[in-house]
Amino acid sequence: MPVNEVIEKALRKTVAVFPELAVRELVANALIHQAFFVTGAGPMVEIFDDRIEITNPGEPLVDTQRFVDTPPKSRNETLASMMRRFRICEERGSGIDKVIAQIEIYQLPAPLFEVPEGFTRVVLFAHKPLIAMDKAERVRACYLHACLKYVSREFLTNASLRERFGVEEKNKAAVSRYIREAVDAGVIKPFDEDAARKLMKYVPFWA
DNA sequence: ATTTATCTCCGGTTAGCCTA
DNA sequence: TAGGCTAACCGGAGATAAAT
Repeated sequence: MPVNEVIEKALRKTVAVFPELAVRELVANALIHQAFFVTGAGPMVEIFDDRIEITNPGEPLVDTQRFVDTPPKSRNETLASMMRRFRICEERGSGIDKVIAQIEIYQLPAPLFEVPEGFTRVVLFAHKPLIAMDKAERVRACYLHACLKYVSREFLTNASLRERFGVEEKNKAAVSRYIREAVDAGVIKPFDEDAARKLMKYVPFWA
């Protein structure tokens, strides 16, 4: 084996585990939406090798399930507009869907929105093969995918979800089951309730 | 030529088998 | 036992053929 090949193998390769835009956007969000005057810490970013957790004081003003489609109610509008002006974060309302879009492009697991007592937390996960995801993770990914599609006037379909998860067309039967899981979980529903099962289109449960 | 009937293709779903 | 794969099934849409 040539020497440089040995060296190459010995060197650690740096790969972008987390899309930068997504992290930046989420941190900016945490700053903007933090509730001041809450005892304890300010916004906090914890980095693990398989995930990043971004936590800020203050519970969210909108339901976490509606993060994608609801325009944000900013706690600190002055700070928000300043950060927008400095291009630190996106324009109003386009933040979270950009994050989801990035995550889908990189085929990362769906982010998790948590509301620990008095806080808001977003967990961003490093890449994980579809096979390693459990049912809850798949359902979450389905749901957010449907939300993302919905806000861009599109729909979740078997094909779109295949693309999202990076599965080949021959495995569309599996994807049908993932859709089924999400429907059973009540997070998405068929766009046309009484459509036959052809060219099925799905939307988030609240649409 | 326009309408109507039939065919074929295709995306999607379900069921069942098989393997790790 | 869950997930990958295949086969069978379903029904809509466009294409083609037939009828007026």
